[in-house]
Amino acid sequence: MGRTTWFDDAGLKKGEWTAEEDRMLVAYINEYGLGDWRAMPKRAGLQRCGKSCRLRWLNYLRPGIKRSKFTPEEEEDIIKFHSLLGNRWAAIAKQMPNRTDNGIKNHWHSCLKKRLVRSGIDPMTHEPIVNVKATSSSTTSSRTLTSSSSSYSSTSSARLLNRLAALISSRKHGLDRIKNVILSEPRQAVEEDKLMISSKEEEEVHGFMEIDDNLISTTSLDALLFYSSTTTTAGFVAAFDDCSLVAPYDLYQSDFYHETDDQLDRFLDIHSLAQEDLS
DNA sequence: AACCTTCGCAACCGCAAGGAT
DNA sequence: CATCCTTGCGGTTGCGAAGGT
Repeated sequence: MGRTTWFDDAGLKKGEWTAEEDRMLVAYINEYGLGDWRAMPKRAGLQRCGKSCRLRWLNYLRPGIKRSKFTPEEEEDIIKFHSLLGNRWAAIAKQMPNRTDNGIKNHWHSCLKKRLVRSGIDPMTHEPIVNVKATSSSTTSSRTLTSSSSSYSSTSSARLLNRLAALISSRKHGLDRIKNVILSEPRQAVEEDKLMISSKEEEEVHGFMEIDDNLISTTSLDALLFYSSTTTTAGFVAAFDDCSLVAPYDLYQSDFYHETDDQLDRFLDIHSLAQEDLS
């Protein structure tokens, strides 16, 4: 299988790699090592762009890459890590030795995602696909939403939490201070009449959510630091006591986890802390 | 046997972060 | 400080193989 070979305007070859090209790339890297992907193809005698060489090396030629079928255990791991990390394929790949981000991503899209849907699991939230409106005694002001509507917010929330996590971790911000401000509390169902968020607060939250992802991940959660939910989704940041690792975890669960004013205050507090750190 | 659909996966593209200048 | 360049990531596409009708 493979893509049709063609040449772009700059005369660079695109499409399927030949065995000879593979051999040339491997021989060059074995002799001169990695680095400067832009210059590499010319030096290696390849009519390819650096990007193409890099991709070929990382996803196919690099030693130790496992291209066999995913085992049931690996599939379970992918699902587990996806529930923790979302579509961060590179981060997931780091947890799975010898598997590439591309391979994991392909397997997710072609197989695992569909399998979850068939099992009645929302592949974005990893929660049962349910229409919470139907089961909720909601009022018009409540923020209950169906699972399927959470995609964007879920990702954004995870990004925000990642950013906060990274800030805390990279600066070794005093964990005690964070804890004092945030005060973790057991997750519990929240009455719907506590769900109101003013439009100004919501704007602030969403504004901050634009900050880009900066992930530091781990697979186990030792200490709950921060629980937050925005209008449609929930998540929390957890950290080890030494602040060395911080993990985001998307917790969207239909109408179970919701924002309270108290939680929002804490959310904004850590927002301020993060801003202080930035400045 | 021919056609169609789905699957699996390599490879491409656009975008953004971060370093270099 | 601004701009450019390189690298890395995630989404998407293209295509042969496999399976179904």
